[in-house]
Amino acid sequence: MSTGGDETGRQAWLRTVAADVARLDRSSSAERAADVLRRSITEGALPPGAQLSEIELTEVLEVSRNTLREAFRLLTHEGLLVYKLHRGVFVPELDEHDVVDLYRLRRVLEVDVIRGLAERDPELPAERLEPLHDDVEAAEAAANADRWPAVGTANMRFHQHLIELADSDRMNAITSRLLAELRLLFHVIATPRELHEPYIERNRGLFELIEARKYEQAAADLHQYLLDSEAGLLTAFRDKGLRG
Amino acid sequence: MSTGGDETGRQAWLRTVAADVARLDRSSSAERAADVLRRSITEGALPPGAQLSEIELTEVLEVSRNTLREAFRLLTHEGLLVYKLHRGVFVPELDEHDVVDLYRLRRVLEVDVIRGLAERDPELPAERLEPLHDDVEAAEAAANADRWPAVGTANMRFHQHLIELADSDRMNAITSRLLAELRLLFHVIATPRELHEPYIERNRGLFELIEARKYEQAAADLHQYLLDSEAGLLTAFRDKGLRG
DNA sequence: AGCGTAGGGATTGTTGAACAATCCTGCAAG
DNA sequence: CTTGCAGGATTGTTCAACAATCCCTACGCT
Repeated sequence: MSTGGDETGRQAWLRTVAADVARLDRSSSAERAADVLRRSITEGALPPGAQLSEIELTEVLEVSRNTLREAFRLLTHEGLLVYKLHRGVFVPELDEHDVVDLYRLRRVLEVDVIRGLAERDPELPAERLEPLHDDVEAAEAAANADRWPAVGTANMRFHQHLIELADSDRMNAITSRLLAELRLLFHVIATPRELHEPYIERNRGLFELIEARKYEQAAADLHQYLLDSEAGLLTAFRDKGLRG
Repeated sequence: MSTGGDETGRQAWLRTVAADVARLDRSSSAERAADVLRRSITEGALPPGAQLSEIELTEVLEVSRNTLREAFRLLTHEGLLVYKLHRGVFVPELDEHDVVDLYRLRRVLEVDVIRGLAERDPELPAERLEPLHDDVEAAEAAANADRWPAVGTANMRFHQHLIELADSDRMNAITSRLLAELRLLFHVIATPRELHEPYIERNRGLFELIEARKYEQAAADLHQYLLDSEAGLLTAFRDKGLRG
């Protein structure tokens, strides 16, 4: 935080600037358009099943059709859009089958990450757990303020940060996509509170187990946690199916 | 094999035709261009590090620049190309770190698929194992003919078919990408024989264990199999690094 | 009335040319 | 040896147009 520069401080500053620069002038138009659309989708403004018209969006986003189509491709890769040949792009409508598929992968990856921590315990500095802790507290704060979508977001980030402990770029990318698809599923649920509330406490329990290095216990808990979460989502989904 | 039509024979024929039709008139230009490039990359014609010039490829592939760029995006999502802003697209150069990352994921997924088979044993008809058997024999035949790249391909297909036993679209997609990236790594190895030969026999052993429904044994074998394969690839890679 | 079918309008797929922005190279100056 | 500045080449993006395909409606037939 000092203005003068010891070596480590200066390098940290340089890294920060480099990150900012990279963020500003990255692929630009196409990715900027993708950012806006990603937000609209994950926040529910564009519900599952909605079609994205090209001419409409070129006007709103102020990009050319070709650039917009590049943005579509980016989001398609993230699972937030699907292409139907000669018909356009749509926000995907996921079903129970997708819930089962997504949770199977989540269980495999997340549980393995926890178990993997045991093998490299000494290497893991305590700071690495800070993001998890922040997410736990953010979820609790959002719950106290009755902001349930924010609880869901904090919950997502908790699991993303959990995966990041494995230091695997590919696991991070896969998880990012899985959680984005999960967000799509949440939007068909009418009662986010019942869906997210139980896991605020369980996230804290999980965090404390990891902090205490009780990895085997944490892995077992997380496994059951994800089974319960899947079951809850499935029932909520079927209720929705009966009503709609 | 008969010309006349019992019901199952006729339906199989219809499915084949439908698949061909779907293959022909799908997204077309962009995907057709991507197909050609994918082949060139996985077969080594475009080595890691190579840059793909837009104007050159528009002439060769006979598509417009915009369409070509859509093909680039598709292949980027498969991990076969990387974008560098304002510099172009390149065939990625993977290193030891990527080997470790890729194999960690392979172990997690493939071993879990095997273990998962135990829980749904009765549902799994014997026909589901035929693709695996074909791949084993294809690898052995290719080895007898000294066609080692073909051995590598059959080996890849074996593992892809293994994952398909889990009936998870997302696992299939992830694996497809992992194996494509692995192919990129093989191209920097000078001696494909030493790399692939040991696993012909081990694939057969694995297949027989699965066929005999000894899933726990199969999972343990596969785990060690992948550890050995990773180690072999790493040493081959380091040798290459010393020579180059 | 019910059903298959042809037309019309709207949307997507693809092209080609053009311009702006950026990178790389080489060279000159300090 | 580093720094700064052209010049040329390549990528990023836009625009306008045309072709191909899909959806919907209206028509004609039985």
